[in-house]
Amino acid sequence: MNTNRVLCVVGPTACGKTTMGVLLAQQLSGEVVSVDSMQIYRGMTIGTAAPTGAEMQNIPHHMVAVADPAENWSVARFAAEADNCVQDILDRGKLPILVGGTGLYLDAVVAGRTFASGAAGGEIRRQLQERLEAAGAEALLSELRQVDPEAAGRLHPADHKRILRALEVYYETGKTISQHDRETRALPNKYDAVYIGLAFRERADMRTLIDRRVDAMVEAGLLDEVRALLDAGVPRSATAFQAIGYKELLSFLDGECSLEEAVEEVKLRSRQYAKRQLTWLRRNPAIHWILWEKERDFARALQIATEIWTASGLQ
RNA sequence: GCCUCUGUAGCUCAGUUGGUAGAGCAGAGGACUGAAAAUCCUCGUGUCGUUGGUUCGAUUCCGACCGGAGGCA
Repeated sequence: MNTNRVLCVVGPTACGKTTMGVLLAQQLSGEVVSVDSMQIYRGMTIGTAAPTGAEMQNIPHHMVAVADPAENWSVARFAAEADNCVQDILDRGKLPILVGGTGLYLDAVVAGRTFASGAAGGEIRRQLQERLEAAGAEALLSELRQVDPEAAGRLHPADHKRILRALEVYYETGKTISQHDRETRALPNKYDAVYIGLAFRERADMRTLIDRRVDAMVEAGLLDEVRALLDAGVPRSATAFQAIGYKELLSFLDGECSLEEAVEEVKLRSRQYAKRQLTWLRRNPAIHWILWEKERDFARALQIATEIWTASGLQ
């Protein structure tokens, strides 16, 4: 038996990854590892469409509701902790099924990627942030050009986040981010992965489902979830409040717009997010896509996915 | 019925002192290695409401007509 194998279920939001993950876990004696940057936070079940107890069908799920929403996580921390889960599942002879919509996180886990040090809230980052505000991005970009012309050439002057990060890596480690990336890219993936991609053939159908789901979230009490986070003292600047559905309803609670406008904004942001997810996934040629026609047919998809897994020879 | 304003990209609107027009949003595509549900980049030809007239030339000026908004009756 291959002891490094994982099965990944990917796709844009609202395409049925959660359901598919459970079905595959039942079929293949697996356990689910959620790979989602927002489902990690506690108290955000409705808005992140995190699996509920009933949806889990007694299949163990990992990396869901493991973080305090007032805390700000990162790819590095996620990848490290998710990797522990994957290892543990493999050690117990079960199949890890990585189910998730956060492309960067999924790739990091599969690759076993390590990240250069540095963190939000760190001293160097804080200083760079101040200098960015005082001197402007061009100043920092030309500074980066001195030490890492490769990264400086690749980054757009408006991409403040990445300019900051590139300089941070250099000052933290003495090594450029270009060098770090080159080295980590050269390493083979940690796990042998089979990818199942779920998506709608027609984008209009995806939109219909997204709209329907957002309405359902509001009916299910998304507004109460947002209020509960506020009552628990989660700062508005928390990463958790960057989640789609939460930041828009926060605007409504702050009286900046009507509930109807906020809900429309959630739908809009959701489909734009789905588009970005597709862009990320499209560059992975290893994904076996299963395309939905109008409605999602899980019985058929399960059969196809199981065949793909069997044909991979990794079990 | 009369008067005024208005009709330009899917939407909201600029604009052309007459030489066939451009922003924001939406949408599409792309990037992405410690904020990633984040962040960033690229892409704008459309009978300029319809129809006559003036003009070398009209989306722009004039008339009529058809929508829309407001006012007076």
